[in-house]
Amino acid sequence: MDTADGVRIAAPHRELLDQILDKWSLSVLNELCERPCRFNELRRAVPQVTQKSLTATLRRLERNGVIEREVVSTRPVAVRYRITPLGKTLRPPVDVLLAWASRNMPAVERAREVFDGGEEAGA
Amino acid sequence: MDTADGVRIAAPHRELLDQILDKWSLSVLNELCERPCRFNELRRAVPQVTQKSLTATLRRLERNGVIEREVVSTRPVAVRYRITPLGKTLRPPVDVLLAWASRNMPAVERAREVFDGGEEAGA
DNA sequence: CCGTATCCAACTTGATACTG
DNA sequence: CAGTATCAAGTTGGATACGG
Repeated sequence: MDTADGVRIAAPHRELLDQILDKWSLSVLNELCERPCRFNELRRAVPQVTQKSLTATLRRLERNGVIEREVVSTRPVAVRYRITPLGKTLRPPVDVLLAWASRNMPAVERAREVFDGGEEAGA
Repeated sequence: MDTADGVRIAAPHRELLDQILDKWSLSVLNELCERPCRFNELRRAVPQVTQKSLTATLRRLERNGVIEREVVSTRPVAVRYRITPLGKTLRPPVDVLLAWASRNMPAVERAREVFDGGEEAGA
């Protein structure tokens, strides 16, 4: 009774969080919360992501039901991605987490310096 | 102003979350929130983790200041890991996230079935 | 424009063995 | 008990080229 789902971290929950909080998902979700986007708009919005990784990220998010993919059969094809209602419910938890990271980053960085400093003394 | 830290997901924040929410960290943190643990106690508590991965996880968490490592120089050596005050502050955000996962897992699973079903139709 | 396919390098992971 | 070292194997990620 220490976490929301009981004593253990259920594996499916961890897997889900992995798929939704992975390297590019937060940025993509963040963009799509603002407005629906085309594929290349997302590429521009997240310049470091490659085509391949962006495609993989979008598929994963779509599969988990947090974004939607709409194909507009023009010439050439247009594809519009948008956040789903389920995806929107993700925002408060994520914001809480980012707020934690933001607030505690200085403490974490101090801890890292201490740790790294202590290591080099031992070497 | 859409997330706690502004328009973009700052890379250092993502990196930090990666280190703290990774494959084994949640389970380890969960155990250490209950009580301080020895190395092998943790192994038993998280049976799937290998020695190597557990060591890596513990070092990473220690470096980020969320757990502490205390060496009790007996024979043979004993090592006690415990959560730090900083580590404790991690629990509410994590619980919010796990609560989200718990609540929305059914919706996610439905979405996956739809997605996977739609794929096989196209093949 | 929106992808998929392929190749390849890099990082991660597990299994196993060994040390203080 | 609490690790470190080593090696094999699987997975990820980028670069590039091509297809609908």
